Amino acid sequence: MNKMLELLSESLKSNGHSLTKTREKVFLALLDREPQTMADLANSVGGKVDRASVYRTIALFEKLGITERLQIGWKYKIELSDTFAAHHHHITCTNCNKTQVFEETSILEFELKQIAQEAGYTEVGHQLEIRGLCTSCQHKVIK
Amino acid sequence: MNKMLELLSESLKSNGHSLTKTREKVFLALLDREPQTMADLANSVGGKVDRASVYRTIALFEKLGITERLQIGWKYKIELSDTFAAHHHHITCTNCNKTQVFEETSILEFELKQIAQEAGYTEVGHQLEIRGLCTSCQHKVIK
DNA sequence: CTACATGCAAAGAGTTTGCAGCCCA
DNA sequence: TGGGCTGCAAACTCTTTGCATGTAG
Repeated sequence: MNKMLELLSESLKSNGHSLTKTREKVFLALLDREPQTMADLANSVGGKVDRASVYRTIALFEKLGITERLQIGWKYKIELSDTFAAHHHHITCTNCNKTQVFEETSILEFELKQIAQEAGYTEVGHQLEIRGLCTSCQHKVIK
Repeated sequence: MNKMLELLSESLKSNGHSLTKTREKVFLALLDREPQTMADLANSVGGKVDRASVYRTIALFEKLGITERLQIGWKYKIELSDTFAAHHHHITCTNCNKTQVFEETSILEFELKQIAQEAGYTEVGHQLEIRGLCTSCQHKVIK
């Protein structure tokens, strides 16, 4: 836990930024949580932090690779990047919207690197979302 | 070309909607084009169509599976779905934002089905975006 | 003809910016 | 102490909605 904050501090400082109270609060609001929308995040940050600061903080975090923006269904959400959580992706039920996490296989990982390379790119990361019907919705009539 | 419009008409009518001039214009503005933001789209639609109508049209198209919304870099963009274009994904340069298309390999396709199945889901579709540095940006200093 | 679609205008979200005062290194 | 941060408020952009009118089938 403290280790996470150290990692954060390091990441900030090595890029010429400081670890402020606001940034710490935003970071903690993301730690061990499901991906959140900006609105969620603004709420879950303990001790009022202005929305504008949340936006500014997330913009910075993204630039430094501390957080990632991902598409779940319709709107985007924010979550900590792989440095602070195991690398994973999401599978979402198109009917009930339930989201579940899955780890990436090494085959998949290899394939993606391969594709990037063939296109002449150096892979930095990727975002993957699988959409499908979950176990319980497979037996339901889709509205 | 006319074939595409027929497909569109069919898709609309089989769901109780009609093929209007506005819908045709929006559709044509998407055909054989790169993914576009809503703003792009509102502009590229020939003959003024109200932004509100563009939004309503896209909402309908998405519900019918005619278009897809995808995340490219920071903002989402719209493109025609696989019915109207070959199945593909995008690789985006994190520095200059250049986007390039790549076809999916069968290994990748298989892997994704596999993962969904293991999670107990019936795969419906997926969205994948690779981020990396393109050839020319690999030799530049990142701002 | 009639129900659905569209344009217009206005309301609501979501996001960004300028600036004065505050806080971290 | 000084430059970077933050809160506040206002400006903007993006998206949705209500309503009167137009139009496809």
